[in-house]
Amino acid sequence: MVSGVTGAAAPESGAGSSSGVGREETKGKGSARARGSRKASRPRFAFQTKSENDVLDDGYRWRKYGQKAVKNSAFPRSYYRCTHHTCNVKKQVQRLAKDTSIVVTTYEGVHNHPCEKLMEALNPILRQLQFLSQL
DNA sequence: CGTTTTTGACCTGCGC
DNA sequence: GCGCAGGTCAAAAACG
Repeated sequence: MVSGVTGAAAPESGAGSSSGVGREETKGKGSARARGSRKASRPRFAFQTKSENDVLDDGYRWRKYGQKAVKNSAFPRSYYRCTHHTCNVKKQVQRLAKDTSIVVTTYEGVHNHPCEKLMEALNPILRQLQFLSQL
């Protein structure tokens, strides 16, 4: 485990670079996207972990649903989501340009299904999470 | 065969 | 009002 829980709630805004928006094929996407009726609070916590592996097994399964590059790091950021349908938890992993060995894992939301393994593993860290939750 | 991963495109929100 | 940035979804392909 990493002995260094650096929690940082960073609602970073701005920055970014070019976004290739070019259309080529006819797909016709964009329908009714229920995005805006979400009033439930969504806690956001960022943790810096020192690992060469992007995704660490927290005891849950994560499915990558996207990758975008950020100007802040010049490196692509990876977006992960919990494979549980009852779990609307999202994870965001970004590598530091200064230290590629350091990965910033940002968790969004809370798990809706029980997981003793994760509970025990994050028991000490969970305490920190709750502390940050009050902030 | 099932699941997962990867790339592209599109939409939404906010800023200026 | 328009532009920019970021975030998400979708389909296909690859791998177990």
